[in-house]
Amino acid sequence: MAQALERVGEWWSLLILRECFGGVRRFGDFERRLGIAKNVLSARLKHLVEAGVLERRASKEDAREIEYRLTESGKDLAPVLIALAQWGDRWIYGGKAPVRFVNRHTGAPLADLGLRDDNGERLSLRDLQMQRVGEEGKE
Amino acid sequence: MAQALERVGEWWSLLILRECFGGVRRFGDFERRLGIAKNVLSARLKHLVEAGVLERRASKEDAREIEYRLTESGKDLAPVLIALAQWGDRWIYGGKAPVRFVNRHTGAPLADLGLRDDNGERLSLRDLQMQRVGEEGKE
DNA sequence: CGGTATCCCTGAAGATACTG
DNA sequence: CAGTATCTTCAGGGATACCG
Repeated sequence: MAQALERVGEWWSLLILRECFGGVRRFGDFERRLGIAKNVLSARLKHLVEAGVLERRASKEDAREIEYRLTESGKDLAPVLIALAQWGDRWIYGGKAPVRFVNRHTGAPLADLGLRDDNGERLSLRDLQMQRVGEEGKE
Repeated sequence: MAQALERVGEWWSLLILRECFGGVRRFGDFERRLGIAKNVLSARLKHLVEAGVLERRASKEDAREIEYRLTESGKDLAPVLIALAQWGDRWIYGGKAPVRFVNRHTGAPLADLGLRDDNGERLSLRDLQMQRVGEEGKE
């Protein structure tokens, strides 16, 4: 977990990723939407590319256009960002979420990301046992 | 989401919370387990208490002992931390996770936190529509 | 448009010494 | 044991100017 944070944990990095999930791909668009300084954006993008969550390449339509796209591991961060967003909705915005996620086909809202075991049953924290590998379990 | 990060996003804060989920409650235990400087630990704990995710109080067994415990909103961060841990397991450790979570009663491993809609169906990113409130949707 | 280069500022973090 | 106080270092960030 610490390693994961090392790679994507900085504040701007997460906001950049959020924009990526929103479909933003170009330098100037990140810049305008986030109101971030160019040098900072440049550094964060580099960092994210090195971390393997973004990919930098020329656009297929226009080779002069450069775009940043989520890699597979980047896309796989969706549950993290959404879990964070849902937490913020519950505990900061008191349920009045500034962003909503829905199933684009059915319109059904996204369910709260909760803990479940392999059988799909929801688990509470009390049911959960954490084991460091090579150690016996603790609560 | 940015607001959520503002409250709990710093590196040490997340590691402290991880220890809390592991059952650690006392200053000295955080200090030893994390190898963190006292002043830094002190500052981060204060921050977390102010953010409302930890609570500082005297122990019930021994009133001289001070303990830090997860509040309800703190406990509710579990899905965020676990989603992050699972991502790290997949993309950094290549499936060889240094930590495992299991159902303490049945031993069943924790399922991957994935996106589901209200019906419990798993959603892919493609199925997901993100809407800023007051805006029309984007991918 | 998509960056670099430069300068400055701030806050997080580390080391260490001290305290009730 | 659970901190506070002080000092230093460093990375992240902001502003601005410049470049191919």
